Amino acid sequence: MEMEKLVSLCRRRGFLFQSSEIYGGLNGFWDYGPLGVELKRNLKDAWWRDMVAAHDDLTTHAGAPGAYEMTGLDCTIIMHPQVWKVSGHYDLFADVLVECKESKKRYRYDQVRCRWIDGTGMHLPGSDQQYATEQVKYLIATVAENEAEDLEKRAMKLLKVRSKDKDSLKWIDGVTTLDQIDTQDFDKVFAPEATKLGTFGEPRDFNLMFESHAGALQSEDNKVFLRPETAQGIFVNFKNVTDSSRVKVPFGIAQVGKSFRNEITPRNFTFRSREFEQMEIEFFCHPSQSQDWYKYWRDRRMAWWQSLGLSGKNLILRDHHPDELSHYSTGTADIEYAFPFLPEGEYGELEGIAHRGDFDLRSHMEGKLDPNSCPLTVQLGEDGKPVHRGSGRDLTYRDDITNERFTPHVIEPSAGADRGALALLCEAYHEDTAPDDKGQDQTRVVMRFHPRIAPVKAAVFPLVKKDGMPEIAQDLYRALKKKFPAFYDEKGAVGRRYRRQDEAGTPYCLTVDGQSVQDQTVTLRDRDTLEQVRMKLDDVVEEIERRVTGSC
RNA sequence: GCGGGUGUAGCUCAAUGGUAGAGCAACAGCCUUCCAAGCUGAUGACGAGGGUUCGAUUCCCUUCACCCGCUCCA
Repeated sequence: MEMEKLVSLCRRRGFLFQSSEIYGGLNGFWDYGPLGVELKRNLKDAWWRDMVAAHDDLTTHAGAPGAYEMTGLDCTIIMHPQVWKVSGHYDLFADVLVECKESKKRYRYDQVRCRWIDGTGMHLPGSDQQYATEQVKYLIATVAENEAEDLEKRAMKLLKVRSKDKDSLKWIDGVTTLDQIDTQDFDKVFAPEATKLGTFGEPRDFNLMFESHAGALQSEDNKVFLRPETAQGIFVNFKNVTDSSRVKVPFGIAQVGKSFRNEITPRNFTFRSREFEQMEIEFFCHPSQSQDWYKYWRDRRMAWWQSLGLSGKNLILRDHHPDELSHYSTGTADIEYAFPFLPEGEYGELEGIAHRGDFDLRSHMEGKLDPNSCPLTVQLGEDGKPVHRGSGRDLTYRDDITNERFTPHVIEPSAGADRGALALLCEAYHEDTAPDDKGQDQTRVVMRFHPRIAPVKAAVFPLVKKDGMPEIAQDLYRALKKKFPAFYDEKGAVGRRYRRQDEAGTPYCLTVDGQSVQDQTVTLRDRDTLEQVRMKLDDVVEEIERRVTGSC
């Protein structure tokens, strides 16, 4: 399937529009149209219903280590700035990058390694004949793994030194990082993939967090951030939830909401948007049981996506390799979908299920933890104080029965609602060809949504617009519309009306014909098989309701 | 953010330095008894801003968006 066709259909039928389109659009922002909003709502509702509302905390769910409670939360998009400093987002998102004007490569400012070298008496860079008569020095830069070797190689290239004379290289001081160098000296830098000196531009901030100000006057003091994930709101409310709701470990807190990341290059339709919606669970459990819960959530979440129709080989569960994991995590798996815009054999993330240990609760107690420390310790600045102070609140949990006090471990199934909706759209798109009544092959586009997430559940047509058929059809339409989204259409050929519903992904069409007027029956047409069955008018609402309700 | 490409109606595609055409869709009627394109009618577009010009959709500049490749993706 070509992505272009899906994008075009989404626009044509009102699933997705570009944000602010009449003003030329805004890169990385998308609006859901009349059909799209129903699709996304159905996805989020199914998630909330299956994970929270319809969850049964008295019996043990199939595959679970035990019974558990689930509860919800809806917290603000803007939180205390300290939340993001302690969580590590503030430091990680505020990358400073330098760009090489020659090679067009961009590097992390603090990750470019470099070393001064004395060029006095050597070849002048860019010249075969001339030698440096005055005192000169250059800064050789590298990002290579084999740092010492690469520095030497680059220095020899710059100064035209043969390998047999490499001992004549006169290094000054040791290896340092580019951010320690005065930008005044950037004209002496030999960038990693450049052929001449001084190709680095000024270092620039690439801040991936959206900023705003709480209060009408803008200053550094009241700077706030739009959340880049919903999870932190759950962690900082952990104590509120346990204090107010009588939930007992193990339990989970679920939240659906918008998050924001100022992506450098939003691309691939809605896949990487700057404003997007997440469906996240933070599941709190005893450290000794966390492995079992991790496996449970990993498998359950995979089964859930499959239950919505992503059941083919387009959906995979990929365990991260041990070397991909943070050392405090004992497991992370991605549920990935083979989006059509990705190269053959590649998959894009729909949901990540991460074992996060006690990293987050501890961070919000003690302060920002150094992710590279083992065991984890608070990251300290040069003054010996925490880089970012925690809340100081006690976020440990006391088991009422055993009296044990511990910091719960966290399993985090974090799903993308927009990516989910996009995957459902991709999966649903089908084309088939059938000859029309003139024998000409016609292409039919049909969106084969699982009935549970289909934007419109049923359409009602009088076969022709006379002989009492519209009246019966309209009554049926009103009855259906009370329960779920439905369409009524009485115009034109009935075949065209069917096709129109196929493109919207409506699973069932009900047609009132001459016989309906006689015996109060209608035909029910299935979108995928095109088969029709006749049924009693009085049974229709219940039958459709039965077919479009599901759970996992 | 860089390089390359693209931008005319909802869609597909024309033409033009001087009133922008068509097919399909959508809409209103008519006709129609089960899988779209029978008939009639009305509606609808040069991405945005600026410049050159008597006159710009066309030439030039800027900008925005989309596609491809880099880069980025905690």
